[in-house]
Amino acid sequence: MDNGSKSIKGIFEDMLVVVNIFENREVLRSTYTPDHLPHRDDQVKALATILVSALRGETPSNVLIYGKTGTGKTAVAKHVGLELERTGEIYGVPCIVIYMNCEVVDTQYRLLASLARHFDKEIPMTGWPTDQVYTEFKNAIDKDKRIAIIILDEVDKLVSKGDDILYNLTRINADLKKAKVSLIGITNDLKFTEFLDPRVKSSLGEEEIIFPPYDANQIRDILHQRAEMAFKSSVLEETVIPLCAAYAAQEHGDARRALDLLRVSGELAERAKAQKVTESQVKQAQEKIETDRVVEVVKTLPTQSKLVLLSTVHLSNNGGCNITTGEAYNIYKNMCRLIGIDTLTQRRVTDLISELDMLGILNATIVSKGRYGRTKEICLSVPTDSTRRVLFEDYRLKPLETYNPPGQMKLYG
DNA sequence: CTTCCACGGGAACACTGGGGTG
DNA sequence: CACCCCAGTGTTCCCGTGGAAG
Repeated sequence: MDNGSKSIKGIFEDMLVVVNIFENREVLRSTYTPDHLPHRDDQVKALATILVSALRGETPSNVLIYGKTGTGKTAVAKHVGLELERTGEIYGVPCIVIYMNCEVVDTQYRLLASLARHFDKEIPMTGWPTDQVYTEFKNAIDKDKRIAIIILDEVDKLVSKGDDILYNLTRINADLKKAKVSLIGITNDLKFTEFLDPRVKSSLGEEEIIFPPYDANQIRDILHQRAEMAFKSSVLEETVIPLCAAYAAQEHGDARRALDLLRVSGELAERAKAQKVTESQVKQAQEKIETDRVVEVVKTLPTQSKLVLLSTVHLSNNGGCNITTGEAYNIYKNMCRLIGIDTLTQRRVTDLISELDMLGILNATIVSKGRYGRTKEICLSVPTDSTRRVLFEDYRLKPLETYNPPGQMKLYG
């Protein structure tokens, strides 16, 4: 065997000889809904108790489901919905469950349009007046005698743009002759009803179900259940699952996070051609998930936001944590001029900064500097050089790679 | 008590991508 | 075809406001 051919062959051999540690990795994705949801029996039963009246031909109460991310709200709702449809078929009571994610369909028009399309109505993406879409949907659903359950996931995302849509939906039964509609709202914002029209609030919140966060033990059970299906037997070191569970329990008991962690750990092990998944891979995975998230977020930012971020990166190179909006705005303005992009107003830029804050890339706190006014003190919460690298992948920002902000001489002790 | 700067709510506007009508 | 209507999004304009240094 001569060296040359070995190395060529070696490349592909290496890739083919993957120690396949996954049996079925789809099981670890958040889109997968298992048949049995551990530690959620109470919630399943509660929801089923409310919805069972549909099978008796009555309209179930509207339900509001509360719980932090990754506590199984969506999974439970979908699971119970599926069971309801199935049982309804057996008993000859037509029930339909419609799932809507309000983060995707986040306006009145789009929500009504997608609901109507569920009944094979052709609604253009835009153009019609909203009440026409509403009428279309109403007629479609009222064609037959049936009970429709509409699941509104992330319903808080809808409310921020006016709650008339919820008002209309809660009152739709008054307009219907044959069909009946009831709503299931899912939210992770415990206070979101505060800003709701009181009529909507009382109607939507006829019943409430709370999903408490999982504790570390419960997450461990969930991981065990899924790991059994996902991995080949005994490829996980003993400590892997407890560690994943512990990490996720710190993050307010987010089961989705735990599953991601387990999956990424497995993928890392696979890539390293290891026979087993070890504790250190879990730690790597923890970091990888976080950096991947940041890179993804920064990459997909609109150009203006990228520029704002870049100006704070410039400033934090030689200032640290005390960047004010004014400073950042000046540099932003300069850079816009340099690359020929129109500058936004300061008002708008403060909004962009707040958005970056929400995304966890920045940390902006409002401080009052007495005589010297009021401002945001901005602090980057991601590493500067890797952020720069990601930002300069954008061809529009490329010319700024050599840009040096003026006024670098203010170094406070 | 004054003063200062930017915060942040709200109205208004421009623009986009679509529809219906004469 | 021209023209106006509609929802939605991003932006600008206007302005009242907070709160500690001076």
